[in-house]
Amino acid sequence: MAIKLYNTKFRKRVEFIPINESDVRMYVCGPTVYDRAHLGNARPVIVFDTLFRLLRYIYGLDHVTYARNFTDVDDKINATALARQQAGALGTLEDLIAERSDETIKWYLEDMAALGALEPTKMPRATQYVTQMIEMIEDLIAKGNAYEIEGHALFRVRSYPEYGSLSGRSVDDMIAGARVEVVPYKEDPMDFVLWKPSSDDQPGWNSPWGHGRPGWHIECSAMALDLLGGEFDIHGGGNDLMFPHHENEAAQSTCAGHEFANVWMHNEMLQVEGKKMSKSLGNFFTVRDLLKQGVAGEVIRLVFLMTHYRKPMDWTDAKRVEAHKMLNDWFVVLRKHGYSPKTVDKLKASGDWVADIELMGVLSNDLNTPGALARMHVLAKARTASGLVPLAHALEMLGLVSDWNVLDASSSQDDRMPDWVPVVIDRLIAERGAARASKDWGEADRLRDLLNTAGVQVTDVAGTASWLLGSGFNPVVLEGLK
RNA sequence: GGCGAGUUGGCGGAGUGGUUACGCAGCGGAUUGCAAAUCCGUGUAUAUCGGUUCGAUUCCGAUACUCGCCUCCA
Repeated sequence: MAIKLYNTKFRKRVEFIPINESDVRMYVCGPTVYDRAHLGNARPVIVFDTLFRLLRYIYGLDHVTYARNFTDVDDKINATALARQQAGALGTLEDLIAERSDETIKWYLEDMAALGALEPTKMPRATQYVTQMIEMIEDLIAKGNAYEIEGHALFRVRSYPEYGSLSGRSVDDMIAGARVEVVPYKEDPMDFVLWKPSSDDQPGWNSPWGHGRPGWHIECSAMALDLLGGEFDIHGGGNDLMFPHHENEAAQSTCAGHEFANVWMHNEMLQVEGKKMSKSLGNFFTVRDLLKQGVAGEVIRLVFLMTHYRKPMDWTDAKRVEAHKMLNDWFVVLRKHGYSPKTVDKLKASGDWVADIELMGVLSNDLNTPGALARMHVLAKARTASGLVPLAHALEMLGLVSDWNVLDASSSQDDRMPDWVPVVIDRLIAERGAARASKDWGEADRLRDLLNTAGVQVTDVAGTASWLLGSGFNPVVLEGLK
């Protein structure tokens, strides 16, 4: 099956041809680990996780290498560590910095796992690759593409004529835009930092240019080279990274003599209720915040998949509700046709666990996840258990099911339901059943209205009543009936 | 100021040079003690103005509006 991907380099969709089909290689810029991941951080993770899953489906589970870094050289990490030290925390500053990075990485992996993201095959930390970064900088200096001055190593932008081609900018225009900071020691205002000196309260490494630390951009170039080689298939990240980060990566790596990435992919940004998420607007929240509110990770993921990755995505409460209903409806259909964790295992063992060709085709067209979801609605109309296999397969393939035990939980909104609630509800249902049996419709409806007011949805099928918690569940209404 | 992306029905959201997917909501029907749930059916859209074309929502240009990046904020 052929995949088409939009390559930022060419500004169009092109057929994806791997360098080596038995080892497809992808690099994605990971987080700076100074705090909990906010919702915007989740977008590239989900987008490229979906691509990772698609690539693994097509080329084989063991034939895709996905590297995503952790940037653990950063002023904010240092600031946190320093604050902790001043507050009396034990250990050296280096220890405290490492501690902060470790805990943030752990949070990140937990939160992303909750969103159904597989762990990348490689997760390098910048601090483990300083040697390689220094080597690369030395190489660039030797080749005349970089220079040392006042403890800094700077990339000589004018030495690379292609500079700006990835992000579609010209050096002259940018300078004309007058937003370039002029620093006296730079040969040219566009030149960017490869290495900079560290003060005593900052972490540092010894280098030919003195005690210091690497610039941000060189990290990714060095790690990608070490883990994926000089030429690899896909480089991904948010489109905010296109300039300067990716432009600089490409410049460094190309000048160092490497082909670097064949396909550049950029996801669009996230907004919240139509506005950019920012602390000043007060609409800033983390993935963990949502999970704590009881929004399932799979629901969050589905909201992301509802919008194509190259379009701005709006997180809204309405979409959260819609995604929840969508996912729940699919599980209801599967349960109705006898699906359980056991039947899924059986299907997989028997070789009947197959994908829908049309859906895979849609998904392969530049990761058209909304199109794939539309196809799933059609697949969900199947009237037989075997006919629903492609739907179940798609749910798992898109990371919307991490554990098929979801099929066992019938009315599963357990977290927000105190123990006494089902007891009260069952009693009211029983009373209503008695009223119905004696054709006391007034009383029966009064009880149902009461349950509805509490957000409990009552459903009569073939004479017996069942119930589900609706989105507006409010236990307070039932409190007095305990 | 420079560069880029976008504008599809009430809402969300795809594809496509030739009757506009799909979901939600709405409406009609079946079913129901009445509802709900379910099932069946159904109306409504390609920002504006030009151009190319037999034909444009799709290609090109302009206008308006929105958003992003240029400021280590993903």
